[in-house]
This record gives sequence, C-alpha cells and structure tokens, in this order.
Amino acid sequence: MTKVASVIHWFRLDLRLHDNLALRNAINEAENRKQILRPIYVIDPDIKNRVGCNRLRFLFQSLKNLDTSLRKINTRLYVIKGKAIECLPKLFDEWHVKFLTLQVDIDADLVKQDEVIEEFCEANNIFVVKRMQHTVYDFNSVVKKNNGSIPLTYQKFLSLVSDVQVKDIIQISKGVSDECKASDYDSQGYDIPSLEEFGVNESELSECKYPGGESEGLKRLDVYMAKKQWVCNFEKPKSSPNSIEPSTTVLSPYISHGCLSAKLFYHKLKQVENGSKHTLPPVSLMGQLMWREFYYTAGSGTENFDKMVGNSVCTQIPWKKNDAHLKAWAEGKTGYPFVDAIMRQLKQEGWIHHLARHMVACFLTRGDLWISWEEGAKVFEDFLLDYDWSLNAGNWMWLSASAFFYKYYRVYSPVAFGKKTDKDGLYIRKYVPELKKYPSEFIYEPWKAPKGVQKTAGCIIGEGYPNRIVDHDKVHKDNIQKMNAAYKVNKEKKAMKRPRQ
DNA sequence: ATTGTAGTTGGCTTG
DNA sequence: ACAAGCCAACTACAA
Repeated sequence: MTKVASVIHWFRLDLRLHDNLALRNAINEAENRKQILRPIYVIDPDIKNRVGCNRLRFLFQSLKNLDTSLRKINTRLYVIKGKAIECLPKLFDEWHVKFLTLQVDIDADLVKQDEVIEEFCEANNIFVVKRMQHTVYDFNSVVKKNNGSIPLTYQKFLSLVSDVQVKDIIQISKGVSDECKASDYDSQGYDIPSLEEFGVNESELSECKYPGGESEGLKRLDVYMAKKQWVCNFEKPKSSPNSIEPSTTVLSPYISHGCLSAKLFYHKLKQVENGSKHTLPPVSLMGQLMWREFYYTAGSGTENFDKMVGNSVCTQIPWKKNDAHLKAWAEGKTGYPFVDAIMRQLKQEGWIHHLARHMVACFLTRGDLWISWEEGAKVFEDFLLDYDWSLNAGNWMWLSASAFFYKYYRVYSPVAFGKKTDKDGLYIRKYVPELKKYPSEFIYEPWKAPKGVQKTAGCIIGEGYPNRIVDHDKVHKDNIQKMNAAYKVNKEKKAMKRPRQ
C-alpha cells in the first residue's frame, strides 16, 4: 500500500498565520497535490537551560494561540518533543514527507541545525522552500549591494535600503480542505505540552504583563497605531527608561517570536505617517524598526557575531572575569538602586526600556564592572521576552563600545541618569521595595543617608540592602583609561594588517 | 590621500 | 529651569 505524502511547514520564529509566505506555500502545495498538511513545532526538552521561565511562558502562550488559529482553518499544530536534528529525519520518513517549508532564521544555532536538516532533505528527495520573512528587507541583498561587506553605520544602512520597494503582506485566504487532514488529527500525542512538563511552576511566575501570541501582538499593534499623534511625534531618546508603565510600544516580544510580522508593522507605520508631519529615523518608531533591520544585516553577514574572539567587527578588549560581581549585577544587588531596579524589573517582567538596557549594559562592561559583554548577553537571553540573537549581540557590542559605537568616555552615571526622568525614584521604590521609604534626596545614593535616616526608612545599607560593589566615581575613570589602551592596541593591530604603500 | 564631518539618546560645572 | 561649554578626542564614511 502506498502512503499519502505529507507537506510540512516547520514553525520556528514565525508563530503567526498573517504574512507567512512559507506557511501559505505549504498549504497550497498540499491542496494542489492532495497531500497531508502538517504544521509542526519542535521543542527541545533542554530548552529550559537557555530560555528563562517568562520567555518559556510567552512561547507556550504563542503556540497555544497558533494552534487555535490553525484549527480555525481546519488544520492544527503538531508539537514534537525532541532535538530537531534527531527526531525530524525519523518523522519525515514515517510521514512520507515530500515538501518542507520554513522561514530563514539567522540565529547561529538554528543555522547549524538547518544545514543538517537540509542535507537530509536533499538526500531523501524532500523539496525545501525557505522564505525570507522575518525582516522587512532581504539582508543578504543589502550586503550584496554594499559590495559584500556589512554597513557599519546606521545611516549607511538607511542609504542602502532607501530605494528598495518593500513587499506587500501575504494573507491566507481560505481554509484547508478535509482531504489534507491527517488521520491522526485528533491525536493528543502532538498537543502542546504543559509548562510544568518543562520544569516551570506557573503559579510561581509573576503576573503576566505581556501574554504571548499572534492575537495579542496584532491587538497591541492596533492599539498603538490608532494613536496617530503619538506615533508621528515619537522620539525614542525622549521616552523614559523608568516610567512605571512602559513609555514605548512593547511590540518587541511579538516581533522577535514572529507573532507579529515586521513587514506588517512597517506598512502600518507608513500608513499612519502618510500625509502627516512625523519624526524620522533614527529616533522615530520607523527608526526603531530600521535598527532591527540594521542589526539583522550586520549579524547575518558577520562570522561569530555573538562572540568577541573571531568577530571581525568587534574590538578585542581584555575583560576580566568576576563571578561575584556578575551575580550581583544579574540579581539586582549591586548597591546602586537604579541599576538594581532595572535588573529586577527585567527578571520579573521580561521587558525593560531600551535606555534602561543601556544603563545596565554600560555598568556591567566598560562603565563599572569590566565584565565581558558576552556574559551580559547570556543573562539577557535568559530573561528578555524579546530576546533576539542579532539584536542582543549587536546592542551589547554597541553599549560596551566594542562595535558601532566608539565614544567610550561617555559613561552612564548610575546616579544621575535615572534622575532626569524620575527625580523622586518612584521606579526604584517599586522594584527595590526595601528602599521604598527613603527620602528622595537619598533614593539614588542610599549609602549617603545618615544612619539615623537609614533607620527611620527601615533599611540599613549593608544589611537590608547591599553596599555598593564598586565606587562608580573612581572605577569608571580607571575603565576609560583601560578602554583607551585597548583601542590603541586595536589600532596598532589594524595598521599592521594594512598593506604598506 | 588626507581631512572634514557626522554619529539614536552623557555627565558635570557654570552661568 | 535650562542651556552652554568642557571633558578628551572615538570611528566610518564621503569628499
């Protein structure tokens, strides 16, 4: 007996139905050939080692929403537990797969995995369709246009894409026919597993401020795009890193998981800006989206983009290991209330404002602790809902003045920076509650409060709240000198590599 | 080739 | 309250 062949769409960072060309290709292929359609998601049992609880919850919510939407068009999500390179070849054989569609992703781990799967597909006569749909622009053609090298400045990137026509949004117009349904459609073996199964106790997680899923992402997009004035006047540097409610859109987790198409965001922004006076990149909302495109272009075109060693764009800096300091930073126990508040918000809610990321990233690296940006990037990977491989590495290099940004002597002050937008430290009082009762005068520098004030406020520094792990005023000046020395070495190395006239 | 200019978003002191 | 000037002087890109 001959088995009916299957068509697979493999969901990864494209957890949506709208603007998903690869998914539509799979549906059409199955329909045209009367084959079985199986949209799959592969989840590695070890995922907990790389993905923190909050992001895992976001992912599972997104999968649930995806499955619900797929069922509305008469198919479903098949969730497979295991490592893709081990379980997919077996399944492809069992399901008699002839056609596979997926999205191009650039995360180094996914790229490696894809190579293995594609090799298997080629050897087994499985036709693979890969679609570039995670970004507005095709980053490969941007690099090509720049004569094969990546643009190292944002403005250069903008000039490269200025005349590129952005493609329209793809929609799935009709449901899947019964002929394309598998006989195991109702099998619970492919249902979305529980978070508990992956070692997450949901009741121990903090309140869910940003629920995952395409529906939530689209809703959030609509809410913000309806505020025409707000969109047209948006200037990122003028938004506040320490407002109690986010001063920006928080669309990033939806875009990073692919719940929301970057291209849809682009077209909606164009629509809102059209005919009105509006702010421009780099500070505008469109500018924010273009930053993402910029880092994707840089990340896709650079070997070892997420590392210092072997990374051609990254200045080599002799960072030092200090596990105690790293731990204090990650847990929000540095003794600098603004830094600690940010790190605690990050851990609790999975999202912090972009400028808050600047503050803590500068503090960990060139500003105060002199610890490698790679260590910080790992902590962000764990905690951020909107974690994204290229944006994370790119921004960490920026803030540590390892690439893209070079004014290393501009150091964020953990005392002064937050005061600009939150004089009374309401943000600190929320996320570092042990300092809640401190007078505003001392809320950014509690160690300066006289013992009596500390007592009255109910928190002695060094007991209820840690002493500062470093003296910023002193250490940041030393670090500027160290950066200066590292830059000099770097320059000499570059000069030696340059061919002599 | 050399040089001028621009570059998402600083901190601190002085007026 | 806010703006100007200083700090010490980076790199990429274009001309």
